Parts: sequence; C-alpha cells; structure tokens
Amino acid sequence: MPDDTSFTERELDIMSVLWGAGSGTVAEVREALPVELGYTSVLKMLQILAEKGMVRHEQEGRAYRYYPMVEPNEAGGHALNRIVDKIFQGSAELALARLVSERRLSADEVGRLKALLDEAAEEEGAP
Amino acid sequence: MPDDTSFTERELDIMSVLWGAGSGTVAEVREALPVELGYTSVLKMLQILAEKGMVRHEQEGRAYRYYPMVEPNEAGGHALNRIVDKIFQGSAELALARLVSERRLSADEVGRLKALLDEAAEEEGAP
DNA sequence: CCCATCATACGAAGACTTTCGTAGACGGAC
DNA sequence: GTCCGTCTACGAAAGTCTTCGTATGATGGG
Repeated sequence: MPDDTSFTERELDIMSVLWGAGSGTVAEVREALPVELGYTSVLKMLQILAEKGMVRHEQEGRAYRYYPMVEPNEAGGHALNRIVDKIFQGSAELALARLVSERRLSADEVGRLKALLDEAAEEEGAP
Repeated sequence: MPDDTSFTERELDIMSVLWGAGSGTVAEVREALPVELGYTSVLKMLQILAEKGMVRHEQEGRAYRYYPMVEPNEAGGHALNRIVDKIFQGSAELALARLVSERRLSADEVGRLKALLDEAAEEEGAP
C-alpha cells in the first residue's frame, strides 16, 4: 500500500474509471474517461500510477489489465480529511451539513444514515 | 466571484488561514501557516489568489490586509462534489458514511445532523 | 537628511504534471 | 517472410505550481 494516497487531477480521473469498472486495459480506461486523451497519454498515467503503487497490472493476452491497489474508502478518507481540516476548519459537522444540503438523498438513504449516526452515538456513549 | 473555486495545495493552505482568521496580512498568514515559507513566497501566493479573484486586499498602514472572497461553504461544496463523483462514484451516502466513521462526533453533533437529515427527508417527501 | 527596516513587485529557477511523438516488440493475415 | 495493427517503453516538450532572489519604494528614528 502506498504511503500517500493523494492524487493529481488526471490521476484521479484514471483511478475513478478503475474504481468504477473494477479494472481496465489502457483502451478501456481511455474509452471510459470523461476527457479525450491520446492512447499513450493514458498509458503513461497508468505507468506513473503503477510506479507509485496505486495500481498493479497483469498480462492479459497481448495487453495489460490494470487493477486499483487503493480502496475508494481509503482515498476518500484522505481527501475528506483534507477538506474538513482545511476548508471546514476541522468541523466534520459543517462538512456533513454541506454534503446533505448539496446532494439529494432518497428516504432510504436518509434512513440508513440515521442508523449510522445512531451507531456513532452509541460508540461515543460507551467507548 | 470567481468562475472556478478549486485550489492548488498551497493555495488551499493560504485560504485556510484566511478562512480561519477572517483576514490576514502577509506576515500574519505566514505565521499561521503549518508550513515554513519565505515571506515573498506567501506574498506571491496571495498575489496569485488576488489575481484569480479568490481574495481581495485593503491597505492597512504600510501593508495590505487580505480577505477571502470565497466562502468555505462554496469551496467545500465544489471539493465535496468532486470527491463524491470521482471517488465514491456519485454516492453521497458512501461519502457521508465514511465521514461519519472517520471523524468522532459528539452527541450534540449527532443530534443536529439527524435533525438535518429529517429536514432533507421532508423536502424529499413534499417537494 | 540618511539609513535601517519592512513592505510590495517582478521575474526566473526548479519541481511537478500532463501530453504525446517515436521506436520497437509481438502476433496474425496473406 | 513481410506487412499491418496493436501493444508497451521511453523521453522530451509544454504547461502549471511553488519558491524565492533581487529591486524598489515608503516610513520613521537619529
């Protein structure tokens, strides 16, 4: 596992495709990207990510298939911490409030989140 | 207000200080930064941020006092959206879950967040 | 007035990011 | 075998970010 799971803009685009699809060849990733990039550009990014330990690759036919080596949860945790610390001055509550108000949530989702909050409250009460 | 409220690493460090303190001179910002930077480096970053419309400055004695021109909520919204979209594949629920599990929340905070979720649920139910 | 001090302005160096051109390997069609 | 299409490897060019050196101007004490 890499020391630091933070990504540059383009690295994140690539990782996002891999997280979404589970894995991908250069051609597949290129196809799925929201931006138009040359084949060798995508390859280069994957090589860089591999060098950093963020992905690994296996031979598949004549090509490589790339797999993410970092969990979205892990990368997301780092990114969220950064935002909470730098933008919301350490207040997870403010960040959560913003996220809730910004994103439409279904009744189901709201229900599950409240359950999650209850769990968090219990841990708090009896650590 | 600027078109795009996304910040580079160092820009975010600077903005964070301004959001936390409300405003700052070059020397004040430099003092509050978590990293050691030369005076002119901090000045340069503030000049860049001013050029982008992220901060403004007023004369104060011989120096300038800088004020943030972007709300944390706005910058935070952009940053959170990016994370939700790219890392959590559009699922705000997953992001919220991660945030809740990662950060300790007091009973008070949990209570307020549940109230917030109820509001969200009501809007959902009767738009 | 003159100097030390503290401020901003400017530009350039170095590091990092991103893109892609070119070269070479490999396999299949003919 | 030779050619074509597909793949990786490598390195360089262009763009962006970050840092700071140097120049210059204003202020106030002596």
